[in-house]
Amino acid sequence: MDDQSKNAVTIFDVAREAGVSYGTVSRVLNNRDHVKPETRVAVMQVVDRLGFVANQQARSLAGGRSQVIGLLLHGLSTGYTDEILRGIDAELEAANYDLMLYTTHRRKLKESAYVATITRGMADGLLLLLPRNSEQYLDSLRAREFPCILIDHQGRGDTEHSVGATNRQGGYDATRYLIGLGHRRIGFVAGTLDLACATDRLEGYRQALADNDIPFDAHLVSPGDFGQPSGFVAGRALLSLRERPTAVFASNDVMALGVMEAARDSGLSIPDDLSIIGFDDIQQAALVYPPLTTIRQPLEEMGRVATQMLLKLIADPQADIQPVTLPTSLVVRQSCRPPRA
Amino acid sequence: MDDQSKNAVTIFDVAREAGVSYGTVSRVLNNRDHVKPETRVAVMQVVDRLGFVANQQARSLAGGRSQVIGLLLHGLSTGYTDEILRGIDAELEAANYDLMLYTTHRRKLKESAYVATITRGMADGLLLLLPRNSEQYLDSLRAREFPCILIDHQGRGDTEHSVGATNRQGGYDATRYLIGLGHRRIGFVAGTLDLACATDRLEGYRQALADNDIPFDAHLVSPGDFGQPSGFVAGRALLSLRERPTAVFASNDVMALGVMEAARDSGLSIPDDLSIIGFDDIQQAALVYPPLTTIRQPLEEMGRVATQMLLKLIADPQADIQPVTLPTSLVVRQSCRPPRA
DNA sequence: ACTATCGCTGTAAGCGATTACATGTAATCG
DNA sequence: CGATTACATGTAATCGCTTACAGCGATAGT
Repeated sequence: MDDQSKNAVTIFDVAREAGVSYGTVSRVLNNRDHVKPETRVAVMQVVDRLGFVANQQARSLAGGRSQVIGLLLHGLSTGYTDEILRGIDAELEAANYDLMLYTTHRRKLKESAYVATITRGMADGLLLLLPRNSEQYLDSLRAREFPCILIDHQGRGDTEHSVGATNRQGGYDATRYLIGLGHRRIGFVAGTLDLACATDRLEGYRQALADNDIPFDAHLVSPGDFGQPSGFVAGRALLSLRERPTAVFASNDVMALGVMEAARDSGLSIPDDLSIIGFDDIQQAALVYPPLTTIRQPLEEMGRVATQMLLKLIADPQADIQPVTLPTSLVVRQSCRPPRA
Repeated sequence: MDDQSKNAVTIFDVAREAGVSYGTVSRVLNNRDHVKPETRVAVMQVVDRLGFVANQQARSLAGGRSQVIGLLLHGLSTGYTDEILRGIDAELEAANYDLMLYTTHRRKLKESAYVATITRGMADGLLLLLPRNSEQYLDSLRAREFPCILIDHQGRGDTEHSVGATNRQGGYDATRYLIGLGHRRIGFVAGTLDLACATDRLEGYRQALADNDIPFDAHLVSPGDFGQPSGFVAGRALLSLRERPTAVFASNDVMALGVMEAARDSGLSIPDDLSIIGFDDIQQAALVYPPLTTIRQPLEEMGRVATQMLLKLIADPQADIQPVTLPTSLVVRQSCRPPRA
């Protein structure tokens, strides 16, 4: 630390070297008015020459921006996260912002603690990916008007700043597609049901069945948690049913992969013996064998849009930001086919 | 809980409430000596009651730790990065550290700027993933004894704090394996050759050829940049050679995927018409069709180990940290087979 | 010509913590 | 039992920056 402070160039050094006061340097650095053009140039030259870089900590402590936004998420365990992250990263890059990654590893307690830390100056804004139990801190965040955007989480209130996708419609489309192929016994692997996106997909599934006069059978719905192992377990359960489904709709691709594994395990061939459709369209979906038919969510775009919204909100806290819902779409690959006669 | 909506709770508030001075509160918070046990308890109770959370900015400005480490990398575009990230994340979680993500998007200029920002208090330490042109700032980093670890980058100096893998041996093993299957015309798709890991793999390839009396043919080496498109292009080039190779060794899995695509494009079936082996063993490798035979790098472990080293270095800058090289291993799947007679 | 105005720059007061140092009290010793 | 010491706590000084406010020539208004 001693060593560092010795080498560190501060605005005072710049000021001395440029023959102006530190206040002026600060004004130049922040593009404020009331600085003579030639002074500005002179200061900038010294800044370059000395290789001065502002200390962000000090800057934000003193009331400025931290140029950092936080991303709060459960973990990095799925391709799902990675793609959204790419979108966020791309957008941040353009805005010259940096990213702080907070992984909660599903510990509720940590979420609150993080939110506290973040709002204590660590970041100018916050992106919340798939937050659960958000009630605890969401109100406090809103109360202090801390800029934040929810990704993929339709809360109850519609006053939320959020970006999501048409989960219900996507669930409907997936089921519809399978029905269109001739399937009537369609298994469903649910996601974490305290997440709105998960229940929406389930609802879409039920609606599609209803619209096509197929009775809903609770045995065909197997629980899952969006992780691959849970997909495997659910797939196994579904496949050991007396009256086995001819198709399975998994609430996300990762679980669909688990179902495929279970099918292979039972010696069933896909799509001949069992059709499988997923949700998300993560990169891996196109690469597995057979390539997975799925409902595409524009994940990267969701990341981008959310970031744009957040940046706008940071710039102007009063900005009128409307919730965004991006469309999902059916991506037909090779994991589905009409059931055997 | 921490519903102090507007006005954040500071150590002064805690001090007043607990009837002690702010200095004492600070001592309690930092687990310093010279605090009466009962005072400590009393302060902690107030901390909990008020939901006090320290402002990290202020803390690190004043000379404490920021509890943040930075990760500098090119981008998030490959599964490769994601896995290392998982390892880092896991280890950081345990140490109660947070992660700042810096993506340079391959702009050399940005790397230096980032390094400057980071060392200006933003983080306690730095993880450098596959740094190129690191010469510019590496010296300055070392000079100011800023804790940092290089991942997957054997620099020239062996005084580096780094963790890598046996790239040369891995390249050798991959080639050896193909030769063992009977291949003699083996294409090689190179990675970014200003990276040590890329040249090491190439060297391993050449050595294996030499050891088996197979003359090196420069036409069989095609350039690449570790990205999938470059793999596709390289694959195409290799496959359009008059005397086409019967096997291709790609410097990483992502490019191997590109080669597979090129093969499919030319109507070649894998592994019947062309054997392909990759490097890394990213998750997707096991999922593509046919499953990709590859050289496994323990990516997640590399992330873990690097993080452990960094944390140790932060705790004790004088700590004697030895460079670590983790072993690669051959993972046989189904993308290779003896050449057709 | 004398003030009112404006543009530019310097100065001081924090932001919320850490830490060196000063101070007061209780425990220890010859 | 007075002097020494150890421990507990309070206070001042900082860290590097932003920003409100003061100052001060120069231009403008009447």
